[in-house]
Amino acid sequence: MYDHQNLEKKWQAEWQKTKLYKVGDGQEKPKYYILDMFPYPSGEGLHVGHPKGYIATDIFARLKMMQGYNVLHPMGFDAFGLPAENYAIKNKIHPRVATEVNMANYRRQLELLGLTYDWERQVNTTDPEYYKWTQWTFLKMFEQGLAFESYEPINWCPSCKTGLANEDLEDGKCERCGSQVEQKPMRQWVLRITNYADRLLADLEKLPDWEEPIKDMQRHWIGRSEGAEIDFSLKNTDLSIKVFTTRVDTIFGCTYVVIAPENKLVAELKDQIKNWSEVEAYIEQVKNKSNLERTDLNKDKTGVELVGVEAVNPFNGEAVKVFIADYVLNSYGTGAVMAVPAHDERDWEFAQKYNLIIKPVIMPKNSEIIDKSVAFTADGILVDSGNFSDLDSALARTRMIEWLEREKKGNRKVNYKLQDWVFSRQRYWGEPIPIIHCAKCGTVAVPYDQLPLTLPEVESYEPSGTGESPLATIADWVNTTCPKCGGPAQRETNTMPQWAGSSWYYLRYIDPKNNSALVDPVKEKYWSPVDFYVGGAEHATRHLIYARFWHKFLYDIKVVSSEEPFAKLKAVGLIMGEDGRKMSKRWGNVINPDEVVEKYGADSLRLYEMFMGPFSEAGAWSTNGLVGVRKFLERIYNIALSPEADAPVVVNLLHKTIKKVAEDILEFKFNTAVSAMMILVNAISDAGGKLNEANYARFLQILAPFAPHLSEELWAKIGQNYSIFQSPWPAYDPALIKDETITLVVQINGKVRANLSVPADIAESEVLTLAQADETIKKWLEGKEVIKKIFVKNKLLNIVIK
RNA sequence: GCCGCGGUGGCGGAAUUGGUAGACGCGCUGGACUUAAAAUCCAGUUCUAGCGAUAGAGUGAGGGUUCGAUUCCCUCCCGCGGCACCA
Repeated sequence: MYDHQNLEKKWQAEWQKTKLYKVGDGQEKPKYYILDMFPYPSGEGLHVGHPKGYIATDIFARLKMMQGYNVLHPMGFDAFGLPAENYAIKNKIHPRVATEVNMANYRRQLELLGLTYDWERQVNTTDPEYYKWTQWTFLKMFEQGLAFESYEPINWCPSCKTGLANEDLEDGKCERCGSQVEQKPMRQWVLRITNYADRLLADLEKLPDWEEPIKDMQRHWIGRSEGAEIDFSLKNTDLSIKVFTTRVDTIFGCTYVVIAPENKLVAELKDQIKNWSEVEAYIEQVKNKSNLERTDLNKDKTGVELVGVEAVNPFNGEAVKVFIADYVLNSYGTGAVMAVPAHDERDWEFAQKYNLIIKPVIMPKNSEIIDKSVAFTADGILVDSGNFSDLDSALARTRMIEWLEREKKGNRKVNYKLQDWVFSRQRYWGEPIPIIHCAKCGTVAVPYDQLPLTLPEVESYEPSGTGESPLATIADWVNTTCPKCGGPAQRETNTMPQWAGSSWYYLRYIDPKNNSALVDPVKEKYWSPVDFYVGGAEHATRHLIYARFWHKFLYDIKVVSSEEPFAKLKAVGLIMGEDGRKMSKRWGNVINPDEVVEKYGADSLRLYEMFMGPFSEAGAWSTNGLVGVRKFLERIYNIALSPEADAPVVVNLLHKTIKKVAEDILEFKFNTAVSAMMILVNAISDAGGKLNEANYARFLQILAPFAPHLSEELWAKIGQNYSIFQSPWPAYDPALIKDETITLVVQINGKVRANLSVPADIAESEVLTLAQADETIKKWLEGKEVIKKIFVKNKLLNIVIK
């Protein structure tokens, strides 16, 4: 009887005892580094959806092991972050304690599934020996001016009481708690990720093995736009408005200029503005709008003219009106735009509402009819544009930028939607930022030999809400001496965001216990880059951008030898609840892997999750489906050994299956690999449910990556005294795969009318003879004229008749 | 609105350098075994007509290319994911 409980326990203990999954840094074998996105260990534990990706990489890793690779397939925990801290506040438990309990539980759950992890390489982002190197990298960035203090308004979550990066928002709300985010000016640490924008974009081309949709999402997130910055001088002042545009070619159609209400320029122009009270009221009204209200595309555009202010178009010297309006964003470009209502939808809408002049200066290239009720936004031929008239848009842009640069009235400019990374959080449970503030010396780095700068114990983790972290209340930690001048100084009390530790963890698995370097260069060279990275698509524009940035910085300072951290990337599809909804406590549809493993076994769970459907697609859990897979394993358990040679049909299918299973695993097509093994087992049953020992062993070897426990058990039962995973992947015999007879289809006018069982590689003339002898075909050909015959070798014969 | 992915039986899905649509699994129907049930085994299962051989229809909709289209092209519809006043 297939007793999965004892059998799985037994082999897990055995693997642990023999250290089967211990990974050496030996160079005698080719290496393969396959990585899962490490989890945040929450108090709830794993549900069956979490390990889907881990099971897939585990199967892949086991195949690679059997194919002779030195495989690194590690696991660790991303354990800093808000949930642990919020839990700590509620239950008065130190986040470290809660985190340790959760990590132990996660590890227990993962071990139940029989995964190949070498736990001696586990990393934990909250371990001071780990975050020492997170802090170290931060200081290196600080030295190079890539980490700096900024006072620009940032996203502020009033409920989590901390500043957030753009990447932490969803629909203008806090990704963690769903609160409406406010704009709040405050001191913060920022990483200049925009310095790397061009490389982050361009190097996507060097990643052919990333899924294209993920690269697309990154391209849009980086959002590169080429254009120009242009100075519009202001009449009667020595001030000017700098605008950014990608359509200089439309500038002769500029009939007003708009600046964002928050733009500093507005205050500077106060003396010129004749309707100041109205302007002030508008600014106040905008401030009170939530981000969501402001960005609602359906709302009417609003704005106020700055009466008394006039801007001069540098191309034609024309003076135009100036507005403030909240459809212009202060955070992008220069926070000001030239409005060309004839050729921009947003300007068109605004101009319609406020009755402003709409002046067309671009005509369609091929006399198509223009729809006069909307803006014409395509490229075309310039008209009424002075010396630039009659030029084509693209050429005009080049010429006009040249003119601007010559006249010193503007310049070529590239802008990005990507914004610098707001890197400080006013919270407790994160890496302390290793900076000291000295009244005399300014911001000073904590000396490298004082790293790690550890998190101090604290009475209350409650965020103060004043924009200060809870660390600010610990006087004897905050007050220190300046490393530069020795005078009294204060420590930085902000901590790093959750994304910091996960930006480089894959490097630490290579050398997890090194306390003199982030990673040993020799080991780094051996293992890097990660050959294959598997995880959720929700990280496309967060973790995966941050990690690529962090890695490129480490490359620049020669800590790593590759420009990109992850050579190949695949997204895992979600497992939904049985009701088709996302698994969550809220819907009561969570399936706990512990229970599934107990009742059906880890091998059934593994096999079922792979059989559910295509790996990258979402699908609903089905306990019925799981039971089907369990039955399949039982049938395997009951296959008997036979002293006789196996039937040719079975041998042929076995070799085909060996070939297909390896190919499918490498392409992450697990569902069809499982299906192929089912077809084989059906054939074995039809042939009497017996296999010759040599073939039985081969079958166990291809099953082993999917169902390691059962395979190991049956492998031992046939007297093997070493692990099945130390055996080489079986070779298939190409001669045995070849079919001797095949089914060939005869079509009449493209419709199948008969099947012929014929020898492989049969010639057309012979097929024709056979077809003409077939009763059904005869009937169809009767009294008809044959126009054409199409013959596809070993596939079909199509007879076209009239 | 823009970008990306997808739409195939009752359900999950398989099959694309264009060549038997529905593999495999679930479910369902009938049968064997059993006092009975469960489990297991056997047979069937896209729809329509027919006892059957067989015929017709059929991969979101409509057109096109082709001897032949789930696969390629055009125009739509629907679902999911991402971005969203980025000038």
